[in-house]
Amino acid sequence: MRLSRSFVPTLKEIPVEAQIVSHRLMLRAGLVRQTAAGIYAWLPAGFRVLQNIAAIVRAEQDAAGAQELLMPTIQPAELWRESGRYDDYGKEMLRLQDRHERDLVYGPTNEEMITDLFRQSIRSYRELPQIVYHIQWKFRDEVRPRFGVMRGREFLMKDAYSFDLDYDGAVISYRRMMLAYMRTFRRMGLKAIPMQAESGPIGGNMSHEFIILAPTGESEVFYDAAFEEIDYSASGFDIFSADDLDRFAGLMTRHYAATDEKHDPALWAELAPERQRRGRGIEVGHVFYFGSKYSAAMGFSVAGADGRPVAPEMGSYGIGVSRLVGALIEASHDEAGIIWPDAVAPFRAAILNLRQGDAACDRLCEALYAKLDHAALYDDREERAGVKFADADLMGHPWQVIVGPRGAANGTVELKRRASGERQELALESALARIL
RNA sequence: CGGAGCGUAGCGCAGCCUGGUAGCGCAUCAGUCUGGGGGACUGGGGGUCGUGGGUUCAAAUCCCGCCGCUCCGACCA
Repeated sequence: MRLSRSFVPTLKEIPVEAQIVSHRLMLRAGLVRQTAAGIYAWLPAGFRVLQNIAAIVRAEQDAAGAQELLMPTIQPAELWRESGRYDDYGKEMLRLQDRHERDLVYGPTNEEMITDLFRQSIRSYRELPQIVYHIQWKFRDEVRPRFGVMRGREFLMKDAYSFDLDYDGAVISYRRMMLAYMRTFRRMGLKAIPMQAESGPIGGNMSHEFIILAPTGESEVFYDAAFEEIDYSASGFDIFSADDLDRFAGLMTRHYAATDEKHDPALWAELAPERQRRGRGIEVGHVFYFGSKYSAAMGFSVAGADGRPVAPEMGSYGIGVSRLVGALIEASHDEAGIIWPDAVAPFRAAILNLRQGDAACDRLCEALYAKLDHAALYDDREERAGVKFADADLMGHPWQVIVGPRGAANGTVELKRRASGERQELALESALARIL
């Protein structure tokens, strides 16, 4: 993109309403604009980040054997009456009526709907297990939206649903999603720690929150240093091997990890002091096992091997895609602005033309832009060097290719790494080689 | 939902107390000079003062209603 012709409205001053860094930086870097309380429009650069995050989530869900589909945002109230949540959910659920005065809701989640879809078509135990997911906008009418996109009312979420014939199968699905989550967050450059959210009804650790560490996080977290050492990478575990998943789950649940709400000082004290880690964290994912709660309530059963009906065991698995944009910034920024991890950056590199109109500078920049294409944001504005530096740092592109009259004369550019600040004078081809 | 506060130009704010026909910085537009970390000068443009009503000769300013937004607390992908 050429910045001179792009809708990337950066701000020099901090909008008053934004209290936390990620929100301030998202507004200043021109990623989002607020439309109503807790409701945001995603501008081109912000939307690219959102898409990049969704792509990583999608890739890891697919790799775990989950199937992508797309359910609607608007749901008939009838489904929610069946499960009993129409009354339970309270004011957080946005309710509306169509022209025929039929009750509808804007979906805050999709357990009812997916259960309905499965009961329409799945009849036999032979068709299980299955995991499906979608990445869709949700609406929860929070009493008090805040922290920008981190606690918005409208948000983009990946939610997956697993269906298994029995408990043992459900455990495997649950662990498979946990491993997929660890890989997902790791690919984004985040350190995530699964923390027990509540004891499952059957006694296992069957509800976990995934917390990423960020100094400005909303809750205090306590964890074993072991989490800094575990390697969740692809090499270690086969996501389709029940044995590997068992080994993985052991690693995830063997060590102490808890948010302040679940913190147990007695257990904590048993951990050697040099292995105790405290920090602050943000919840970016949540996995639940809830058995046949919805399948039973909504009359979904399949024929078991003996021909008798069985209510499948279910789980649901969420990742806050739009929240992750804020969380990533909370975890990675400095005084000058955002520091995007390479995997999610809206642009891999910014090309800074320090002397727009200078023949040598223009020629070099155009050559770079032609090669980098959509991976680059070309700052071709008629602005002074300082403005371009400040905006590039603010927007946080992993690389900056600085093209000024000094080097342009003999064909070199300066390559700056945003994260480290390291700069290097290079020939155009070498700079390209390092970026791509 | 309880408590507090704010709404004046794109952004940040002053003016309100003590009514008299709207101002500052940044941004923006034109021009000149400048040119490697948010430049200087000159000259422009832009506001039904959130909204409806009331008081008054006169309302951004005083009074009432409504709407919106923010912050603190209880709640959460």
